[in-house]
Amino acid sequence: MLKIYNNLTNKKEIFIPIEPGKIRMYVCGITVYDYCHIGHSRAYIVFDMVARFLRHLGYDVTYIRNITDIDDKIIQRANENGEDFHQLTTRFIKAMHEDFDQLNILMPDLEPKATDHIPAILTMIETLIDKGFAYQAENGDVYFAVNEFNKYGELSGKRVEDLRAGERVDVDTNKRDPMDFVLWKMAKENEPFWESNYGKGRPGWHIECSAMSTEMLGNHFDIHGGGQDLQFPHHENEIAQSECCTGEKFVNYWMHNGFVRVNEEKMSKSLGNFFTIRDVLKEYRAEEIRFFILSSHYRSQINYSDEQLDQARSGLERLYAALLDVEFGDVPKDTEYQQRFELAMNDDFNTAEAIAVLFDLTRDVNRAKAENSPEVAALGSLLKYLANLLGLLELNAAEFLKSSVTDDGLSNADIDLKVEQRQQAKKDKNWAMADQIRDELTAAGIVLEDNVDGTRWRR
RNA sequence: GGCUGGUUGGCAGAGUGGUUAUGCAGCGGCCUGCAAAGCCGUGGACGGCGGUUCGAUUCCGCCAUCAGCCUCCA
Repeated sequence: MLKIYNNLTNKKEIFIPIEPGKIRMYVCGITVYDYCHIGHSRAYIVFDMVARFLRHLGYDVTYIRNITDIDDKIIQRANENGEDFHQLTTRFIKAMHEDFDQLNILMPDLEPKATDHIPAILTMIETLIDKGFAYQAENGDVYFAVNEFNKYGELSGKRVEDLRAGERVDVDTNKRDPMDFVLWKMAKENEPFWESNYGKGRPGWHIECSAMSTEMLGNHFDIHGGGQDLQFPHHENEIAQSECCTGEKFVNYWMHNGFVRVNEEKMSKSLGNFFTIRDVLKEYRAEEIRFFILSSHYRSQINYSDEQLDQARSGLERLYAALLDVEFGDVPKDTEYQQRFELAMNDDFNTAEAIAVLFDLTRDVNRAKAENSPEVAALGSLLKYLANLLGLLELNAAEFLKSSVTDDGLSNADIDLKVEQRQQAKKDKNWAMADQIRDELTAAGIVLEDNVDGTRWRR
C-alpha cells in the first residue's frame, strides 16, 4: 500500500487515485534561461523516480512537466545577449534535454511550453475576471484578488494576515491588496507580447501551470510536485487560480523535494553557489550524481560536496562490481528482497532504504559468487532488476567500471597492454616488474584486481 | 516576527517504544607472490532538560541549534 507525504496536510497519507489504476501527475519544470544546476537535477531525478515506481506498481501514469519559456528573467537575459528570447529558450531547452538524458531522467509524457498555451491561459484569466476573482488595474496588469479566496494559505500554512504584516511584500499601488499577484502583465516597449482583451502582454508565472495542468489533466488531478521553494507562493497561487476558476478541488497530493545545499546553504542562482550539471559531469559520472541524489530521502535536505560524490562513486562501484560476470536470466519472483524494496518505496518513496536493500542483496550476490553457487544468475538478475526500477545499474558493469570522465591519457588498449606485460612478469615470477607496472597504473587512477582467470582493471 | 522541517556512530544516511540499518572509512581474520576486490568478524550513535511508560533515540512538553519559506528560485 503506497503512502505519500502530502504537503496539504503535512501527513503521510494512503494514496488513492481519483480514477482507479490511473495517475495524473504534474511537476513544475524549469525556466529556461540558463544551464540546469544540481538543485534542478534533484527535483527531476526525484520525480522521475516517482513516475517510474508508480508505473512499476501498475498504474497508468500521465506525467507532465512544463517548461517556462517566457518571463522577466528570460527577457532580461535575451536582452543582455542581444538575441531573440525564443532563440535563448530554444538553446537552453536543448541543453536541459541533454543534461537530463545523461542523468537517465526519462521524458515526461508531455512537456508543454507556456508560449504554446497562451489561449488556454487567457481563457482562464477571463473566467477568473468574470467570476470576480481577478481584476485589471489602472496600469493594465491583471491581478488575482487573493482576498476573494478564503482557502488562500492552506498549502503553505500561512495566514494572509501574517503575510500582509510582512515587511518584505512590495507595496504596489496598482494592487488592491499587496498579496495580489499578476496574471497578465502589460508589455513594455521592445518586450515580447501576445494580443489579449487586456492589451498586449504576457502571462504571469503562476497562471501557466494552472492553465496547462487543467487543460491536459482536467480540473482535478492526483499529484502535483516541485521543489520546496515552489510551495509558496507558486503552488499556493496555482491552487487559488485553479479552484476559483473551476470551482473544483485542484490537486489531491502535493509533493515537494528538499533542497540541495552547498556548505549548509541553499544552492541557488542568486547566491551564486550553484554547480551546473554539465560542470559536475566533467568530474563525475552521471549515474554517480543520480545515485547521490537517491541515497537520501527526497524530502530531506542534502549537502553537495566532492566528499559526497566520492562516497556515491564508491557505493555505486560496489554495486556494479557485483554484476560483473553475471549471466542475467529470469528474475526470481516473490523474493524477500523485492518485498523489502517495495515496502521501502511504498513508504513515501524511501529510496535510501531501498538502496540499503540493494546493498544487502549485493552481499548475497558476492557470497554466491565466492561459493560458485548456481544462485549467482538469479540473485544478480534480481539486483539489476530492482536497481533498474530506480534508473540505476542499467549500464554494462565492465564498461561502467572501465569508464572515466577525466582524461588520464591512457586508452583502454594502453592499459590492456600494460596488464598483459604484467601478466607475463607475474608468470616469470618477476614480482618487482609486476608491482612496478601496477604502481604506474595505480598512479594513473587504474585499479587492478587479480583473480584466477587473470587480471581485471577499472578506473 | 509568522510558518515548515531537521538535530542519529569518524563521514553520509535509514529506522524503531525493549532486538543488526545500509554505504564509505577503521580494526582483526580468510583469500593473494604482495595487493586490490570479495567474504567472515568487530568497535562506535541517537542535541539538552523534564514528563508519560516496567522500559524512550523512538511518544509529549520546554530549551538550544541548523536549514528553508514569508521576494525570483527545483
